Amino acid sequence: MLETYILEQLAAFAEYGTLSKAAEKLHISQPALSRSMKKLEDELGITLFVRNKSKIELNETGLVAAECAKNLIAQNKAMIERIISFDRSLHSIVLGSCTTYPITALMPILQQHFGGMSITSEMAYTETLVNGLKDGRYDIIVLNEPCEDEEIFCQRFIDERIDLAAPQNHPLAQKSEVSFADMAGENILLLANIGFWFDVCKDNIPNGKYLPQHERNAFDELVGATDFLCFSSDRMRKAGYIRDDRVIVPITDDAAKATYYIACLDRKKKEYSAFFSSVRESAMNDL
Amino acid sequence: MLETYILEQLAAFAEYGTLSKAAEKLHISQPALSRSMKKLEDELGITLFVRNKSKIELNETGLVAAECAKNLIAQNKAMIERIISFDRSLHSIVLGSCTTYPITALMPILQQHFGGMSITSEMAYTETLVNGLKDGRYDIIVLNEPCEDEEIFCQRFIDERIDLAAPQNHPLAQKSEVSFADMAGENILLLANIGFWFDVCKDNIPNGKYLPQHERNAFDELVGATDFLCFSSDRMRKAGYIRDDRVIVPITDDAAKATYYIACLDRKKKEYSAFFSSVRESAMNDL
DNA sequence: CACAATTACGAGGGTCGTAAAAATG
DNA sequence: CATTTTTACGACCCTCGTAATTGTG
Repeated sequence: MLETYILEQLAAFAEYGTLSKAAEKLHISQPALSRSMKKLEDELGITLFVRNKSKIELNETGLVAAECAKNLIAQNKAMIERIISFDRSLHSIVLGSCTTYPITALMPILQQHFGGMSITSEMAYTETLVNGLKDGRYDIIVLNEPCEDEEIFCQRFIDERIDLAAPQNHPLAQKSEVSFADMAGENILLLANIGFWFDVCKDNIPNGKYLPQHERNAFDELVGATDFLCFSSDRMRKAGYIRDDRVIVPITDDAAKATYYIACLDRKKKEYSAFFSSVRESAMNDL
Repeated sequence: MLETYILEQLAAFAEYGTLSKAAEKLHISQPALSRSMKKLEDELGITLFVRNKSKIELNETGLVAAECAKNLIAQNKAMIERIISFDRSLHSIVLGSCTTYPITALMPILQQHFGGMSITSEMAYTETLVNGLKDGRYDIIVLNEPCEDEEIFCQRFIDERIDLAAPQNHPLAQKSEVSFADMAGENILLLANIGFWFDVCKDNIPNGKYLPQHERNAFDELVGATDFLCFSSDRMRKAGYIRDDRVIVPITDDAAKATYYIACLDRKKKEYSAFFSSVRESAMNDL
């Protein structure tokens, strides 16, 4: 069995061509490397180099050996990577969601159940979420559509609805209800990173002129300072996010209503059963 | 990067369950192994074991790490195997042949061209020979049929013909020529290990009763002592293998005639070009 | 009390670096 | 004469073994 350090040295020599350069890159002295290579040949009982008095090169077998060595080094690194990332996955929960609200709703519950672990959240589309769940990239995901995959355990979570938040003096503010079609061509303020909701808007409002804001503060300022349309989620209002300067007008389209589903890998169902109970309970309270 | 010796130690512990047993198998002391495992955890910055006061076990990550370690050890061994066998292949010529005569004919020529190398020969069927040539298991092969594969350089070598060698008092000894069909049901002495010729006999002589002999001496004795049929090759007679107590009767079937083809990998054609020249020359002389 | 793991300490092997020599272009 | 490799020698790191300690079934 060959030790890893000697494989690294061989690979370095193969890469840099001379013992001196390779030794420099390896942060060892040249004689040390010279000896190592000799030792390697001894251990294999094979000649790997052609030695002229002031030049040393890999022979045919040496080239093969160097290839093998590089290979094994790469796999050694991959192994370490795999072990560490596996360990990290044991000590962290990654939540993937199709939009923001479920994240804010679930975070406290996650904290409560997995206090010792690091909890991360990410937003993505259904396909990415589902694949990520199978890959182990996500532990729990929230979709805006049910998932039938048999590897995946999926249960209904909560609903969210978005309404129009129109400026007081905007014509649409007078109406008792509106449709996306009514907003055609309007300037629309949006928070960036609202996941699938952005697509809902783009798909349903013809020629909408979107002004996505990456910062909450900027968005809030602009809502106050302009007469541009924006949206308000029933969930966010229930959570206390209310503005007096805007008129809430219900949107009639079905696309303005979403139902969220929370899912995990079926084989990890038991691991998360207590958490799922809390989620159900919390959803009941928030009806 | 993890050194190989420590991976071996981890794998041994995973296999034997306790430090003591693993240490014994590794021929090191238990404290040494204990320290190594701690060092491994330090290097990875990860806990791999659950330590009760008088018991140590792999945790979940540790199990993964042990799997990885076994993997890498296997690959390390495979690497060494590959390097050594590659080196051996550089210092040896392996001749594969469909039958014996080409081997005896080519050996002296191989010796002459590759004096320093170890030269080995084997018998096999066409498919094995061709695949082996591609695999690197054989360097040169002799087939009893041409090969069209484009990776393979193939040239006609020599012909061989087998005749009936009938005992003086056998009815077939009176004939000027015979066919395989005439030998139906007869007892037939054969040398074992004559490659495809055995199949030629079995395929063409209905109900032949074969008495394959694994030793040349035993075969020769039986040829002298019995009235069983046997065969004689024109090549072998030319090489001086002649018996007065047998009558040579030509066999009319085409199957009794073979043409040999000698082949190497097309990309190694140049390496063997001098050898191939000698082979051609020798074949001309032996016509 | 046998067995398992850890801690402590000292020994030895092996790799390393420095210095010097030899060879090449 | 700069560059490269090899040899020689001594130092240090690191793994190892022995012995002792603690804890468990």
